[in-house]
Amino acid sequence: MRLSAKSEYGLRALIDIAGYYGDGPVGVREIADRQQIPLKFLEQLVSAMRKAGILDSRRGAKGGFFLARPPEEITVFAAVEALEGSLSPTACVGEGTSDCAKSAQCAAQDVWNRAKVALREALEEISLADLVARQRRYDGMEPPEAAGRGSGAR
Amino acid sequence: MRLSAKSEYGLRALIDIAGYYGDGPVGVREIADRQQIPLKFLEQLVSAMRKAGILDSRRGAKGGFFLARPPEEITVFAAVEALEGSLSPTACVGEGTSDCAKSAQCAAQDVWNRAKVALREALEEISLADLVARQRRYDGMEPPEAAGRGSGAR
DNA sequence: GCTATATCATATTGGAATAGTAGGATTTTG
DNA sequence: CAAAATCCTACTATTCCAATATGATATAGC
Repeated sequence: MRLSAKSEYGLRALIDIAGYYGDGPVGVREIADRQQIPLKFLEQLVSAMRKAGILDSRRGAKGGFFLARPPEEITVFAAVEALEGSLSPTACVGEGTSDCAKSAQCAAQDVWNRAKVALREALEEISLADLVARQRRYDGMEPPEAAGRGSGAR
Repeated sequence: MRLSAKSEYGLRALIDIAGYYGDGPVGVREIADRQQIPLKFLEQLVSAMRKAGILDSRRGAKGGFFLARPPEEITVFAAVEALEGSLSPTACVGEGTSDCAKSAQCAAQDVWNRAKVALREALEEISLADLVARQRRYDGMEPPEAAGRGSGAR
């Protein structure tokens, strides 16, 4: 039962971007450096979140990514869904097709549905604003190292 | 975010076995036929559940598998954990090693921990006894087809 | 004891998904 | 125009999953 590295990287990147909310776009290269994420891989992740309406971008020099909405309105669930595609725990409980013939009469399937709902609710009640606040608290506890823009979440 | 087919098959098999609780061992071949699960694959699944203490077995002719404990005491969580190994949603939040250096100061990691707990709690509150009862209710609604031992969950 | 019927253990394989790379087209700043 | 950035698509290596194969070990019944 695992999320892919996309979620792990993608959420870190999103928290990073959210930390500069209101300050103009953040470049992918910056994020990749700070968060230790492969540059070209990260490009795909922010692109997916942009297409999902979570991020917006400005192209060209001095361009980059920024939140499309205030951080209070962006949930972790939205991000994970954008990155992973779907949160269905098994093939037999999805948005689309079910390959199981007796799906309406399968006790096991009820289990997967409940798991899916539980996960969704847990991820929906966490907003990006929560995470930025928490990350700042963590960072405040660190011995200050670099001067610049570094949030240094890693 | 998906569980593998192991959980899907494994839970169906477990519900099947639980349906004969008290009646002596159930053979893997029977289960495979009723539940439409590849025989040798199923062998691996019940073996994992046996090693986890959920099932017990009798070898040799007339052998098979049976619940090691009453169905009320077996949770779906225990089964899924036995089948999948771990329910950690990402590499950075596991029982064992974390590959992330600043794990104690990462807001993203808190998210994965909460997701893990939510999933665990949802799966822990469902017992095998619940599922057997529910499956019987489903089966009772079906047009009766075969006479034999068939529970026919599929 | 012998045989049929099981579980038990381990290795191997094909295919799909994941994680990451590569190259270049397009857009914007200065 | 040049540099810096996003954007887009294809490719590749690796890992993981699902399934299969083979045989060893144990038990029931005759």
